[in-house]
Parts: sequence; structure tokens; C-alpha cells
Amino acid sequence: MAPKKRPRMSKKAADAGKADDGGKVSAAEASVGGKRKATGKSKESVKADDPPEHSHWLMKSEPESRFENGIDVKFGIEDLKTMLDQTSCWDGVRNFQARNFMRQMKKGQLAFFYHSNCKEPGIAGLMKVDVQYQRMMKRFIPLSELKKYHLQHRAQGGPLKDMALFTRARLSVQPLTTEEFEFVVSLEDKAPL
DNA sequence: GCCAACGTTGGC
DNA sequence: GCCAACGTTGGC
Repeated sequence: MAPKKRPRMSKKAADAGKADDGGKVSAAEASVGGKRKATGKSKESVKADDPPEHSHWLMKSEPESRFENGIDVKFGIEDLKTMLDQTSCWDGVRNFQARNFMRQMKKGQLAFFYHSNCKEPGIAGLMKVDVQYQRMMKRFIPLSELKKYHLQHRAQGGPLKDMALFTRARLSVQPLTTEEFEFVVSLEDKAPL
């Protein structure tokens, strides 16, 4: 499944009493915890062992209808457009790491809206993080094309060589480096590979 | 619809 | 803390 949105909670997590709170999560919620080290020094402190900060993201969701416990999990970019303010919460994420990434997001950062588990998987558009529709990609960037670049970059070097979409395939919320993000955006103006 | 990869759970 | 069983993700 893919992260679905909409009022639902992961039943499994709920059953298990797990942490989730899944309910709403605004993506931009506070940051998690970095533990600040309690030690001494006075200010400045939030330091080095805090998680690296990421500024760009990719979030997966399923644009085609699929029922899970009687509930349709469909939520594609066209559905996001439809929401009041073109804004939605993003819930249904059960994976811990994905949820942690969501807590690191800050309002206003950009995220790709990725369509998963569908006829044509790929990047459909851009959102601002909390989570508001921004725009469609000038052209849909299919997974198959990203994969070609990934393979090529892995062999010869290039910005997509470590892209999480391939190295951590099942993560539904993932960070991108600025280089990865910009490279993908640049594909809009190139012919499909 | 299949199923490989991988994440999560829970017994020990 | 290990690891087998189980469940989910998501491309194909």
C-alpha cells in the first residue's frame, strides 16, 4: 500500500497500540527530537548529532482506487487539488522511518508527489510541505525514466546514483538531496529518455 | 494478480 | 538481542 491519506489510521498500528498518531500529522510538525545534549555548554547547542536536515522530499500515494478494510485508499494529485486550499493532511503512514522524516519536514519545503502502485508510477507534481498542492510537473516523470538515470548515474556517476526511490524502495516518505531534486526538476524540460 | 524484497512482530 | 514467521509495499 501506499501511503494513503485521509482519515485513516493504520489499523495495524492502532491495534497494536503503537505509536501512531497517525491521524493527522501535519507534515510540518515539530521536529522530532533531537536530543539536545544535556551537557553543558550554553547555547548553541543543537548540534552535531542531530539528524541531518533535509530540505526536499518525495511522498508516495496511490492514485488508483484500492480498498483496504473497506476503505478506498485512492489519493492522487488530482485529489489533492480538490481539497480546500488544495491542502491536505498526509496520514496513513505507518513505517517508522517515514514518519520520522515527516516530523523533520518544515512548512514551505518542496516535495514531489509520487504516484505509486498504479498503471504508470512516477512523479506527478510538486507540493509544499504541509501539504499543499503546488503545481503539476510540466510533464509526468515516470519511474522507468528515473530508473534509467539511476542506473546510468550509478555506473558513471551522477546525481541520482543514490536516490532513495531506488535504494530504499519501500520507503513512502523519503528525503532528496538538493542535487537530486534539481536534477529531477530539470527533466521537465528534457525529452523523455 | 503475482511475488520479491523488506519491514515488523513476538517468542525465546 | 536474535531471528523466524508474518505482513506490506509496490513494480511488473
